[in-house]
Amino acid sequence: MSTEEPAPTIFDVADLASVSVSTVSRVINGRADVSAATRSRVEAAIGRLSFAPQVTAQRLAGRRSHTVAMLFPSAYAQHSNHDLDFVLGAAEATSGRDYLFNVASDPLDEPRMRALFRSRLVEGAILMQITAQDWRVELAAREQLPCVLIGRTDTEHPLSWVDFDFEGAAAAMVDHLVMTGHRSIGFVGRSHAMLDAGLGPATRLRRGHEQAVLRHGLELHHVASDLDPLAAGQAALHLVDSVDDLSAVVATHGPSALGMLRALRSRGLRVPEDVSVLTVATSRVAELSMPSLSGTDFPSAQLGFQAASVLVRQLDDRARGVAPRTEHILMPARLSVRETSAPLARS
Amino acid sequence: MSTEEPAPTIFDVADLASVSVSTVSRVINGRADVSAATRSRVEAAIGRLSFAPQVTAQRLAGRRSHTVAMLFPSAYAQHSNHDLDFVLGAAEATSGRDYLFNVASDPLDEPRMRALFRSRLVEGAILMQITAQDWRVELAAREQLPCVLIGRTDTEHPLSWVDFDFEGAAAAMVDHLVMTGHRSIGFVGRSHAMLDAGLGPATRLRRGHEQAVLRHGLELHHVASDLDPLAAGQAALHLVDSVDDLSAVVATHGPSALGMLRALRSRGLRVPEDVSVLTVATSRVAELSMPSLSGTDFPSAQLGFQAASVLVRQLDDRARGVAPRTEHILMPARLSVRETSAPLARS
DNA sequence: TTGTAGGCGTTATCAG
DNA sequence: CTGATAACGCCTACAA
Repeated sequence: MSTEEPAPTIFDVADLASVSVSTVSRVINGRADVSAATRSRVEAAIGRLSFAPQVTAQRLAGRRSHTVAMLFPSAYAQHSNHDLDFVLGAAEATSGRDYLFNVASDPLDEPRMRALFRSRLVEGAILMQITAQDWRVELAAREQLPCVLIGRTDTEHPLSWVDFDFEGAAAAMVDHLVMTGHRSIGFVGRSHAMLDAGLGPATRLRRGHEQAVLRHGLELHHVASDLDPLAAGQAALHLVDSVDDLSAVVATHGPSALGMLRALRSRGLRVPEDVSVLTVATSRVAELSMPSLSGTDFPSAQLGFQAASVLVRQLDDRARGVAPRTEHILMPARLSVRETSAPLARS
Repeated sequence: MSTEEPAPTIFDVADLASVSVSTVSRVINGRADVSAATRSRVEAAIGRLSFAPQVTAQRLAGRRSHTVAMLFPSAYAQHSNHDLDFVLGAAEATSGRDYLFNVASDPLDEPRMRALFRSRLVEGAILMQITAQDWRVELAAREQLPCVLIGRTDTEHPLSWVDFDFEGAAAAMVDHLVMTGHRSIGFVGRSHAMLDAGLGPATRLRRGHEQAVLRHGLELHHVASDLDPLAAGQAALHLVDSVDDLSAVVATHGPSALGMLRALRSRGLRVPEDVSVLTVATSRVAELSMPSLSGTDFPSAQLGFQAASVLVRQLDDRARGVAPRTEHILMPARLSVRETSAPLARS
């Protein structure tokens, strides 16, 4: 209907500047072997036509798609409240680095994942929700698909990963509690389902907690719960009921901890006067809470940022012919004492 | 170094199946004019080679990039806590529809935005944080760039948008309060900066509140604050101090409301016994709060979902030659009574 | 129903 | 330093 003038091509620019397309191409790609005079002439032409090289063609000719994806487990969106920040962190890392960042929440299976790379839809991917045994990781390792994991497997592989030091986080919380006089500490770990699935956070938080408690010569009081706030609240109450003199509860997830606050309060227990609550949580959630949550901060945006950075670096390396080295980044746990914890006043 | 066998092309498939490439192409694209026999032969070949058509080449030949982008204002990530859901909602809508969804948080200016489309990096885009006068919208309208807005401008244009009924939301909260006996209601609106910038939510919430209050013949008590919880808390206290018999405060943003709860409580005021608090908030934030927040739910994921759906529909239409019609979707406000509001007990 | 040939817009190679 | 020209891998008239 409308005039729909076709977008100018590199030929139009070449014509206007009275040079060949190869010269234009050189200018576009900032090559050095162009005389200053022609370069500025070409640039002028580009400007006048407001020409922009068609990315699709560049990619085809360059045999690179310049696209990375975050493969987002579709079912994941619901129960986890912090993980959206992964996305923004990753987007920020790719932004400006000349990579297209796309998030795919489609369900994934082996053929689909393979096709993703074979079709060159993506050059590299960020994998999340890694389990101890993970077919995606095995596939990526076997077929040399450039992937970076947020999380780890139990298996050996050459893939890079970034992860949060969950053991350290759990230990830090116990240490802090012990240092402030607590001796009877409960732990609401992640559900059996998650443990069985081999989800790293689940197992490593549990292990970290366990080891810390034993190291301090304390008794282990631990119960599993899924991430639902209500369930977590029930779990906390269960601990309160079954453990003598319980003075602190450790949680592994912000919303769960909030559920506990609610449950404890409904039982007439004050936090932190009667019970301290520590948890892993994004600072965002921790600070929104009232009282604000003590514990270790989960740096989700940074994890996404780092993962994307590693991935991009890797792809750049590979493109330049240098062998990409695998990187392992373990983000350290930092304790933040806010309002839900207090030293135990020995009576 | 390694063997790096080149990925099979459509030619390899054609050879293996003893047909021509066009036939393979037809099969790939599900055309009807292929005999069942050849089709299955081709499919077998595709399977054996585990061939996947190279998207980049398809796009070049098809003159479509099949990519949509969410142009995410970079500075935006911080202050707003709910808007990440936009992304997932949009991703879900594009997923499975054969569009690549990419989120770009790079700073945007006119040449860059123009280049985005001219280079065919993206076929369509979702724009957020729309202001009353928005250069992006004008540019898109002028140059016929397929964009869908989350939000609205004051200006006329043919672009589609999806938005939340902020006026309705504000009115619903006032109505509810009035119906439950409240007569002296305070309103903590968005900051002057946001109002001056012409941000839709800021102005429309204010207007909706104002009209509702006047409609009920009440006095208007309103104060502006930016979205920082502390500032919002101060604003709420200011209202408490300056308005006689204030029994309810209306906020426009989850975290702000949480800041108010905190401030009110520090002043010894109980919520909702002494003061009711209503706010616009994502249900996620509202329910995490303790007490949970009454008010209207902000459906951010749905907004993203709808925006992406409209955009994709539009692009599909355009590709099929039918004139894309512009759509306007106004998501209605729904009131959720939770724990921060209570009927006013007349003493 | 199938095959042939030209084109999509760039980049890269290799002469000049 | 610059210019032809062949890829890149697929799609789509048009012909057979």
